[in-house]
Amino acid sequence: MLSRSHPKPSRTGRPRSVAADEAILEATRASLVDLGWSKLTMGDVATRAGVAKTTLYRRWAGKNELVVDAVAVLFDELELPDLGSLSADVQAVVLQFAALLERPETQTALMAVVAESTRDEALRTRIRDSIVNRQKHLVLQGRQRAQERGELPVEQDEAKAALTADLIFDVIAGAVVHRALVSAEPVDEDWARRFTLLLLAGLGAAAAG
Amino acid sequence: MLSRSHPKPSRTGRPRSVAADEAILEATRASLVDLGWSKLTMGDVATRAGVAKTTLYRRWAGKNELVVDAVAVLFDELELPDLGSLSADVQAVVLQFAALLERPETQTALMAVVAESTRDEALRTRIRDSIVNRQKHLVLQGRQRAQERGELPVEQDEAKAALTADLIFDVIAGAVVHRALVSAEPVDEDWARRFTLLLLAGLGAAAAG
DNA sequence: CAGTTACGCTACGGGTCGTAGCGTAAGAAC
DNA sequence: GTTCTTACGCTACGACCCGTAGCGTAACTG
Repeated sequence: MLSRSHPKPSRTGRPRSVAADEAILEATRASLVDLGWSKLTMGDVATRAGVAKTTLYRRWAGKNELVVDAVAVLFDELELPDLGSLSADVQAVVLQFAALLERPETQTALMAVVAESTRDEALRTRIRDSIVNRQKHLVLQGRQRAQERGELPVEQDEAKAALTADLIFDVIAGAVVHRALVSAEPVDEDWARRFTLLLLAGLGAAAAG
Repeated sequence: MLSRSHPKPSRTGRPRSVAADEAILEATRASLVDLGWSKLTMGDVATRAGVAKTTLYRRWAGKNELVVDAVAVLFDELELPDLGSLSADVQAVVLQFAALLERPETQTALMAVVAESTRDEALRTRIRDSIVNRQKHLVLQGRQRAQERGELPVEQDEAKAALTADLIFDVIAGAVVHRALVSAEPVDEDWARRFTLLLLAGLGAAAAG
């Protein structure tokens, strides 16, 4: 699930403490809540986790990678409910995602690691694998369900369908993040309803055009 | 235009060097390009600008505020062209915004300062005033033009119209930023066209519903 | 048992932070 | 001009964090 730094399946020697692993990630989230991204230090995390600072560096290259892993697990909560209609499903996912973005550890970490990733290809890949693709999967899943329900047509052109899915994903995730973190206004049910209405109306019309 | 730290219009004493002001902001942008947000230091900026480090601290509280001001002026370039149709106008603005996000100094700085702003109310206000509201104005301006052209109805309910404008703004800005910085894929003409189609179709249908 | 790897701990050089102190520079008021 | 006031450059400083090296110990394998 989590990539970590190549644990290199060596059959000999003292094994890495999995308990320490979870303690470190938990401590990282706690430190994010208390101090925020910029004031979080490796030393503080180590102290909170009850491990030596060197142990952190044996597993993670630095703050960036550590925080990505610590936050990534929170995105496991995201699930696509089956509420019977595409509209209801989208709205529910939007609210789930918004709830995630309300948590202080997610707020302060998400934008920061993405900012770092603009100058670090490996970090970008890591974020994509452990966070972004997990969200994108929800979009693909939602489309499939909608197609099974007959709410969306089964597209012929595979390439075009993938482009549309990418577009939808950027619109949903982008809009929610921007609303929550840039505009800093609540993503409540009313907003989610209006957004979903806009999106699905556009999706239907765009598919026809 | 730029707020800066209260220049307190004192009529006496040596005036602050406006040349130094511009040199510092220019040096900040250069440092962002060369080093990126995380490795940018106040000392480096001071050296590049040819001023003492203390001079920076006399005008800006820290790195956050400095970078916001340095990047804010880049957003002055954004203009709403009058291309004759709402669709063409939206598409053009999207491409302009995308071009801004391709610049390395904007990429690395924008997400970082927003991340910081989640824990700093004053910084959030500064960003809103110098960057976000400047973008939002384009949305309001575009709506007005479209209404004058008869492409959009003049809404009665003022409050509802404001909510819709906010929604549109978050969708446009959010989608472009997400595409450019999270998905890290190009915002080219094709993408802008498909996005605009989706948005305007949704806008029309949502207004009807 | 020996071999191998992880751990905790300490200590270190190097870098950045933000500030204090001082002498000097540049305008304003008289 | 002289005096007043504020900005500037420069130096130096304690505080903090970084990332690593070195060492003795712990845990697990064969």
